[in-house]
This record gives sequence, structure tokens and C-alpha cells, in this order.
Amino acid sequence: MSGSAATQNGPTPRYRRVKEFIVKHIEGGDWRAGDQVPSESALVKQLKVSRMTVNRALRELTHEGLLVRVQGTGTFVAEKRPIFNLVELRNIAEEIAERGQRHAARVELLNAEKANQDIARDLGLNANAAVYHSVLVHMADGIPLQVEDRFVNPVTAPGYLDADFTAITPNEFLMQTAPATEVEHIVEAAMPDARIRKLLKRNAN
Amino acid sequence: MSGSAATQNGPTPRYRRVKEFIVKHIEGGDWRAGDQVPSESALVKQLKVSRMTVNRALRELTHEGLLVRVQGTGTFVAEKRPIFNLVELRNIAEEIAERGQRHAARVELLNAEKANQDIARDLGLNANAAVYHSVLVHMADGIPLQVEDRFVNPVTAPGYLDADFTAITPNEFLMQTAPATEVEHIVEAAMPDARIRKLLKRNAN
DNA sequence: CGACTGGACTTGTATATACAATTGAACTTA
DNA sequence: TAAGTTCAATTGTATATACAAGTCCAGTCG
Repeated sequence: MSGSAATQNGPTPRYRRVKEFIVKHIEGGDWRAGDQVPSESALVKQLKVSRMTVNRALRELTHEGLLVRVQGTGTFVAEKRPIFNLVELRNIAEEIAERGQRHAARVELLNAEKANQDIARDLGLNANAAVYHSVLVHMADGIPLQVEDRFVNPVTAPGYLDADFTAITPNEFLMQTAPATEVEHIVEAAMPDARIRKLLKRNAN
Repeated sequence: MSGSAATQNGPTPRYRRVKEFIVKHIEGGDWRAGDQVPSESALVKQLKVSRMTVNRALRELTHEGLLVRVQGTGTFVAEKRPIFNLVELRNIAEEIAERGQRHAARVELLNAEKANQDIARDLGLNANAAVYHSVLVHMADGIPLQVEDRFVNPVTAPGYLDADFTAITPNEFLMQTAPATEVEHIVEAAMPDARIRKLLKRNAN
């Protein structure tokens, strides 16, 4: 994504040049992992292109795992190092299927956030690094059973936010996406928390 | 990418609903591999969204490997089946490095095309299926050595057109991208062809 | 002091519009 | 017939504009 034109013809499209501009600054060490990169409007002024063009460039780089974006906050350079920390946990869908019940999941939350200190430490990231956060409610025959609160290192699973967790569990998704390198995460299967009780109740209708 | 909303909040974005619309028709069997899907303008009329929204949906689905687009012609459902046909071929970059020379490559062509009958047969695709086509000139210490003319099955390497083949050889790229399933291709290392002579000469300055 | 409230800034989505580039078919012409 | 030309259809890119949604901070008010 850095070198010369990709299609031999005319000039490189502007959104590609924006991408190359970003990549160059990252690979050159100007912008390091966790750093905030210039906002869309700043890049518009600097590179003299429209915001939509900048937006496309940043969106694609995010999809490719080089950047992480948080709405309302900014765009950040993703943490680079691959992580090899495998935490095995039981597959809730499988467990429910074994009991002869029908498994379903409801996505309560799925977005990018800034990690708090604990999460960042657990994932081996810088403080304030952006992470993907999902909250699912797993159900057996329509009865809410378990809340899964999960934080994922964006680098190892760029497509996480686009996944359809009603059709595939995060576990399966991560296994498919990052077969070799694995991702750390945190799961609460708890009960007492008021917030969790509310989530479970919301599905009991 | 099919089911309910991905981010728990508001209504699903329109470009996502367009994607779901397409995916549903493909998975439902209405549109089969190789079929042409409705044009952007047709989808605009049918789904009552702007062309830019349709364009984004189709572009993303193409990047995900479900569709293949050819400018001036149309959008087609990608061939689904994974192919397990491994053709081992020597790594030109490695070979040059072994001789103590510096390897470089020049991208002469990199785009999507309709396969002719021979290519389609070799790749196990329907006639007129879209394929990715690249032409590289490999050089040792600046001296053009070999022309590599390669056709790749788009399904197994969705990101092929975005790759930077000045930095990584197609071989390495395909090994990284499709580690298990492998892709067939065709390589000419020939000489006599007038077109190839021209390519080699162009780099001799 | 604590809580709330605006407002500025940022990203996310959507539209209308425009032009470029490519393809393929129909047509024309030598 | 064969070659060249025109033309419509399609995708590719780019812009200006607008509003929604989320975050953060400073200021205000109780």
C-alpha cells in the first residue's frame, strides 16, 4: 500500500495518496502506536482534498488494521505488535447445543472505545489505546443465560466491528480471523451487577 | 454481515442494508456465481438510496470477496468454491537474492478482467468470470530479467488489487493471504513475444 | 464542591452532482 | 468484409453540503 501506482494507468487516485501519506508517517516513525493522527478536517486543509476523500482513506486504513477510530474523539495509530496470549474459554454456543437447546445471541453493544487502565494492561496496550468492545447476551431457547463482555485488541481482528454476532460467536470469529495469533479478552459471566441484570431482563419478554 | 444491526443503537445504516440485500439474494440462490448483479443505477431506483451509498456497499462487498466488479461492464457474483490446486513455482526474488543481486519489480498491469476461455478453464471458473490479472517485470540489479503474467481467482485473494508488488512478490502475498487454500495461476517467463520484449526494453534505460 | 449544561470538535452517514475511464454494441465507411 | 467511429451503459473517483451522534471541556448554577 505504499509504493508506486497500483493500476498502471493515470495518476494515483487521491484517496490512495492520502493513504500513502498516512502510512508513510506511520512507517517513518513520525506517528507512533497510540498517537492521535490529524483529524479529517486537518487533513482536508493540509492535503487539499475533500473530507469525503479523507474519510474514505481513513476508513480503509482502519479496516486494514493500521488505524483505530473513535467517534467524537479521534483517529489513532493502531498498536502494532501481534499478541500471542491464548486464553481458552468454553464455547457457550456449543455448550447450549449439547444440552439440546437452541442458542441465540443478542448484540447489546459493539464499538470502539478507549481502554481504561485495567483493560489496557490486560491487553498489553498503551493507556488510552483504542479497543473493540462487545457485549452479548447469550440465550438458550430464548431464555437469557449469560452476558459476555469482551474487549479485543483491534490489530489482531480488524473486522471485528463488522461481524454479525447473531450468526457467529466472537470465539468462532476470532478463530477464523486470527488463526495463528490469538487475542486476549475478558469475559464476565456474572449476575449481581445491576447493569447486567437489566440486560438479561430486557430479553425475558 | 447478514443478520441484525451490528451496533446496538439506532437504525441500521443504509449502506449496510444494501449489503444485506445483496448478500441475501446471493445466499438465497437468486443470484448465482458468475451472474451479473443489478447495476448501481438500478439499485438506486430499487432501493431508493443515493448512488454513493450503493457504491460504498458494492465496493465493500467486493473487498470482502463476495463480488467482482469490472469498470465499464458490471458487477458479478464471485465464484464461491475454494480451490485447492497448488502449483509450486520457484520464487524469483529468492533466486535473485541467492545470486547476490538486488531484486526489484515493476508493476506493469494490475486490474480485474473477464477471463477468456483458456484462463477460465485453468482456474476452474465459468466462462467470462472476472479474474485479477497482474503483469510484473522482475529485475536483478536493475536489469529486467523476467516477465510474470499472472491470473488469480478473485475469491481466494480479495485484496490482490491493493497489494504493493514492488514490496512483496505475488507469491509471498498469496502465501500470506490464503495460507490454506491456494490459488492457481499462470506464469510466462518467455522471451519471443513482441509485447514482452517491449516491457523488458522499457526498463532497460 | 458537585452536577448540569452548552458548545466546540470529531467521526459517521447520506445525498446530489459532476466528470473520467472503460467496455461493448451498434453503426458507418472504405 | 473489415476496420474504424459513435454512443449508451457501467464503474471509479471527487467534491460540496448537510445532519446525526459521540466526546470532552469549560463554564454555570445550585
